[in-house]
Amino acid sequence: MSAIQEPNPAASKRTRRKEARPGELLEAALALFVEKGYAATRVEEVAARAGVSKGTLFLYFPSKEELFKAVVRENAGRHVADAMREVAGYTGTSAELLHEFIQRWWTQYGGTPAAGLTKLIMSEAANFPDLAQYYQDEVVQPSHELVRRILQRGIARRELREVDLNVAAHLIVAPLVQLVTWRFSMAPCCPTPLLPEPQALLDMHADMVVRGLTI
Amino acid sequence: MSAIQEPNPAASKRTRRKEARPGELLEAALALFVEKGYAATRVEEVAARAGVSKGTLFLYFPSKEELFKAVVRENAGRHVADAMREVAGYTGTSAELLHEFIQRWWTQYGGTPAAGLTKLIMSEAANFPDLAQYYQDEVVQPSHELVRRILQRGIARRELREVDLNVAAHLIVAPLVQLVTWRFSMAPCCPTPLLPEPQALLDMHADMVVRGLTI
Amino acid sequence: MSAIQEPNPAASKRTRRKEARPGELLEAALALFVEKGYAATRVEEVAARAGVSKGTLFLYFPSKEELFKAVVRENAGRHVADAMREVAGYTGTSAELLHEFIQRWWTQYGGTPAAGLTKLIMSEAANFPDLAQYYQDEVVQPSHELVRRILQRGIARRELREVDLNVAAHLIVAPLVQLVTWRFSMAPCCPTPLLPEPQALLDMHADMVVRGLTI
Amino acid sequence: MSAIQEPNPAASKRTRRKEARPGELLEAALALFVEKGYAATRVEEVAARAGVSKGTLFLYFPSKEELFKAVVRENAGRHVADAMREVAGYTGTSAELLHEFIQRWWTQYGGTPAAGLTKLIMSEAANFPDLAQYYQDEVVQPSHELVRRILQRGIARRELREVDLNVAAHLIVAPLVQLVTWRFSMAPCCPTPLLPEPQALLDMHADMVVRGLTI
DNA sequence: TATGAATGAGACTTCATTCAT
DNA sequence: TATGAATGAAGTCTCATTCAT
Repeated sequence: MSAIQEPNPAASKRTRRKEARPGELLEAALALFVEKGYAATRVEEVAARAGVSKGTLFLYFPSKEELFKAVVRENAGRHVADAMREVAGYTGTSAELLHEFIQRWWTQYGGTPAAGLTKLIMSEAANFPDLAQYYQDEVVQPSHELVRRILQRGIARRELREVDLNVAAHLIVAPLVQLVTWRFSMAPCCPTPLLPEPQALLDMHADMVVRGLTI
Repeated sequence: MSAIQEPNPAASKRTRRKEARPGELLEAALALFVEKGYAATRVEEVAARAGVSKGTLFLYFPSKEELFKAVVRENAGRHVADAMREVAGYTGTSAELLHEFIQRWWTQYGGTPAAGLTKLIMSEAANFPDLAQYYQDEVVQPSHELVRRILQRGIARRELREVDLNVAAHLIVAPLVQLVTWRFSMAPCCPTPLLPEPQALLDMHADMVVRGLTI
Repeated sequence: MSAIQEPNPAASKRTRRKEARPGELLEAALALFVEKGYAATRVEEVAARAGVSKGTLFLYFPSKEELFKAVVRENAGRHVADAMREVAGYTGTSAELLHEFIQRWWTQYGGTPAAGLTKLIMSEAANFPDLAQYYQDEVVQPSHELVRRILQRGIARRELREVDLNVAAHLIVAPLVQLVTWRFSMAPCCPTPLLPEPQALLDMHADMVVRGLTI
Repeated sequence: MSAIQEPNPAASKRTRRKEARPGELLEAALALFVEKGYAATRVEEVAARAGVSKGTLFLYFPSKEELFKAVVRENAGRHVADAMREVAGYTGTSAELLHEFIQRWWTQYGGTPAAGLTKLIMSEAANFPDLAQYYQDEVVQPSHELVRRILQRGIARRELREVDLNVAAHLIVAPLVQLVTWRFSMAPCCPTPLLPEPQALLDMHADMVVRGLTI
């Protein structure tokens, strides 16, 4: 930010490195935990991928488990709150809003590395129930709540028919979750023939949802 | 011996056990691998859950990895072939067929313990790429092919509009996969408020799909 | 021997088998212990080679260790006593006697499967010190004593020069022991080019010994 | 740094250890493998004897088997090549040369801890045939070749009678091998009465060989 | 702060031994 | 007497964690 006049130019690289360390480690850890699972990921690999030694990792995180928890906390949804505000002030049609929501979900989460978190939580929920709960509270419930509000708004505006908000929310979210789960599990290891482009899938999903709920 | 009516009248408890053991171990292993993942599951736990000692497991499976592979092979889809045949001879409307398909999927796979396999493969794909490929070939592709045929039949009968078969198939399957993934990951560890009943979800899903594709 | 009129012909085969069992097991055990060593030999292999099941072995020998001890005791020298008597009554020259001794050693021990015992004891002495002691007392010392007597007889008859009996005995025995050690260690696994025939080696050894001691 | 005279002045205890570790482990492993055999030696014992923990051993050798192979390779004959050169330039009589050879064999190999390798290979040949072959190629054959050259030189100089070089070489080597085999098998566990001093045995052996081959 | 050698608890696997049949 | 399924102690090897430098 106001780093224009650096007070101590000599120390800058070192200092910046030092401050960046946890982030680099978290990034490396996310990628590896997602790819191989918690147990099969060795801390030494994480350290190596972040460009430091094994010992250094333990200067920033007291244990492998704490590293894992930090990975989850660090990547668990900040976006929902933003989206929630936008819905409140949205003026377009529900069809547009649903398309918009699905598109934004992809550009801001589903298409980013952070989306690996979804697969990670699915895989490790039983081994880290408190984290699963945390993810549920911080990500899943808010997301569903967001979708429910979109639907409720549509119903109130007589654009959408009356449906069980909760069930519908699950059905709207499911293909999105499924898309990232696939992206981080099967896709990297066995090239699927006929795998649709994400964009095509998202577009048709939005279209189907609108058709299924309209009137 | 009067073994005519009872093939194994003298079959000792031991002998009968011997025949039942692999199945019991596979069942126990499926449950634990699904719950905790491959790495976090100790063979001793599997053995204990099957009611035998550590050593006994190794009489039937030469290693933990082979046990895992056997679990996958044993549970990978037999149902798809049956369903394929039924579609070929189906006489009802496409709407009915889609409802039927979704319902059957749940009673024959999604609602059974074998469905844990889906979550297991998602979690371990990167660590066992050959198994992931096997699952892809034996389960995923046939399932998608089945759905594509249902859709094609509907289009040919002018009941369904023309859509990209492949994309639509993915969208139809996604909530089903998502349902079992959830059932074996989050559901057992953190009771979700507002979690819909599977039946309600499946019904609405079938309804939405039909609405989304009709005309 | 006096088995001519068999009292119970029906039971004969079974009975004979039963009585032969320990011998068959000991034979199998000797071969395997010699080949692979005590620790690397599995009791199941011994049983299989003797044509019985693992459990049966334990009907005859209470443990693997007792089986091993029985193998050693069973094969440890009966021949030395015979030879000792013959030396006492021998009337030929010392040169003839030495040739005779070396030749008989080969036909009665060195060339037989029992010679594997020598290699076995060498290999396992430290793990079974009491057996090593037993072998020392029952085989090694009597053998050396036998050779010393042969030498002493030759010196008394002025056929051989006066030498340290003990040292000479060791030098006479060493190539014999070495011959069987080789036969049961290197020979079976890596075909030695230029390996002399045992007979050629024994002949030259006897010749060298006689030349080295005569006058 | 004033590192000119002392290359590693600040070489920490740890660093110096790091360099010494493999050697210490190999030394410990040689002793234990020789004493107890490969299978009966536990890696933890090796580590303990080298003053480190179990895990440390695996930092330097990837498995017990690789440790064993390293032990063999590390101790397999460097001396033969030296001796070969000396024979080529030797100017004394064959009697002197044979005495010299036997004496040197003892001071440079037979009397050192490395001689345990001979017993080790004898014991484990069948379980590690490739190592046995290696030993045969690197140690046995060169040694025999060396002795054959000594004999051939003697025959050419008309000091020794014409004999089968190969058989004679085996007879010359046999008591040496036997001496070290005994030293590492029976000797440590059951004190042999009348066991000759190595020096006495070697002297008489050289004397006997010279007498047996002269003219 | 960073390193990497060292540790040791814990996992997989083997195999001598038991025992119901 | 004979079998072979079952057991569990013991061994090899891995890897999170510590700590001297």
